[in-house]
Amino acid sequence: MRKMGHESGNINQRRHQQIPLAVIKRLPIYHRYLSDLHQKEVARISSSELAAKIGITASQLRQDLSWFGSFGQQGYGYRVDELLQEVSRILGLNQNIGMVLIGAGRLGRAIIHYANFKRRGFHTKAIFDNNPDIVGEIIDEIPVYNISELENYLKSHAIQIGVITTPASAAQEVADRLVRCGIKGIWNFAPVSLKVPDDVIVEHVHIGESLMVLSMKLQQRKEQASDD
Amino acid sequence: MRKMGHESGNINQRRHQQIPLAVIKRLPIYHRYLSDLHQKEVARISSSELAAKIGITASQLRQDLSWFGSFGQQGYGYRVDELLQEVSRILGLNQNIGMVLIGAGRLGRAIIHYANFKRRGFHTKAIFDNNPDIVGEIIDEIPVYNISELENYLKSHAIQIGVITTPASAAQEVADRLVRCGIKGIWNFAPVSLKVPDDVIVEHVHIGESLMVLSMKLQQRKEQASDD
DNA sequence: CTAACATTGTTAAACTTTTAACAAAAAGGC
DNA sequence: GCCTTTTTGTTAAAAGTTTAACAATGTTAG
Repeated sequence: MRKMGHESGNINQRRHQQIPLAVIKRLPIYHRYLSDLHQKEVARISSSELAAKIGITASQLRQDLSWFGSFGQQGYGYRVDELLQEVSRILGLNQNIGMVLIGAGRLGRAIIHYANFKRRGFHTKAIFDNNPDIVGEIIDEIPVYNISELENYLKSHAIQIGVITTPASAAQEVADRLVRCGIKGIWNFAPVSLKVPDDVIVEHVHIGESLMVLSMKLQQRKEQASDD
Repeated sequence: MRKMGHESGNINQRRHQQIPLAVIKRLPIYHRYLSDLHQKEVARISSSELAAKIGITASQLRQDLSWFGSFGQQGYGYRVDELLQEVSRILGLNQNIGMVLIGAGRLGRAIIHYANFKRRGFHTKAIFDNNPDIVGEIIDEIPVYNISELENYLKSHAIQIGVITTPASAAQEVADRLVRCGIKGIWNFAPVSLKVPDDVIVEHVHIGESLMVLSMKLQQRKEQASDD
């Protein structure tokens, strides 16, 4: 059933090259559309159909997937459930990843609720804050501890990701403390560029930046319109 | 004082070409660092110093700026206040842009507070929601109206940007209604790809996608580590 | 079972973005 | 004032990304 390459053993020949960042960023989008299709009980889809839905070229979709293997069948297309599973695996979903969140303000609370992290295997195990009024609270079944407990907590619990939703002024110090405790992944919502060692990965969610980009694009349109 | 090109009238020769998206996305970062420097009362900076702070090459910084004009001086560098002002202008900041926000849940409330939108000229004028319990509330001096009032409100107020912080299921309908009222800019936090006409600009803040990218990068590191 | 069709994975070309190199020119020291 | 140093804006080369083209191959209908 599975394809056998006519040249021997070329499955995943590119595995050891670095996957382009551009490709990585598209995978979550593929995941979203495949989840949708799966939920609608669509069994199969061709690269051109899926690409059209997403708004990219079929060529790009096939090229992207080819970085990870051969998941389709000539003359048939892709099985939605199979491809969804592969993409999930590539993304590292459903692996029970432990997270802690630092900064229980409005943004922190919103993030805890947002989307279906839990369903995808991301579990927030503890929240930390420096405001004594909210320490001791339980938010969505997750306890809020004093920030001074951070190091102690991380020593005794398996946590892979730290989420920073503090004000900008506190973010770097929190990042430093997370790094010192061995955390290798930081999901940062504070509007500062964190300095961390090379072996730590920071994903920065650019909220303010994004509004500025929108503002600039609007501005450009206005200028173009008045030029013609 | 200002540079005169030795070839006649080549100031902003590229003005009518499309600015690359990659360049646009870096401008808010330049803005942030320049604001920092300005606040610290640094008067001048060279492209290499600034680039080093940001973590890019000096070449890229100069190339990016050259899309918009010549703001530096050979042998001296850039005046921080001047460059900050230019970048702000390019980004369309400080122009008193009116926004409405739809969806007064936790995320919506967090966004209203986040960062210094107001200081940069972005003013949220009204909030809309379909939950009668919160209609009538005042959040941060901004009134919450029933979503049914949306069209009426937009008819009588100058609004440039609509912010969508509704659940995914409601986002497309809200977007359609905003578009029908003539809104040209949408800042979308719901995890759906909105379909809008070509003359409307959507900026999507990819919260969930970003966590998946982090997860995937961590996964990759793990695989690399176990390979060696 | 065969032939026409559909669709993949891949190779190559086109395009975009980043980095390097350098002439031109202003700054700063002597 | 002149010479050395600094640093820009720009041109050219390198690297990365997207799109197009197509041989290989499984699917489907008759």
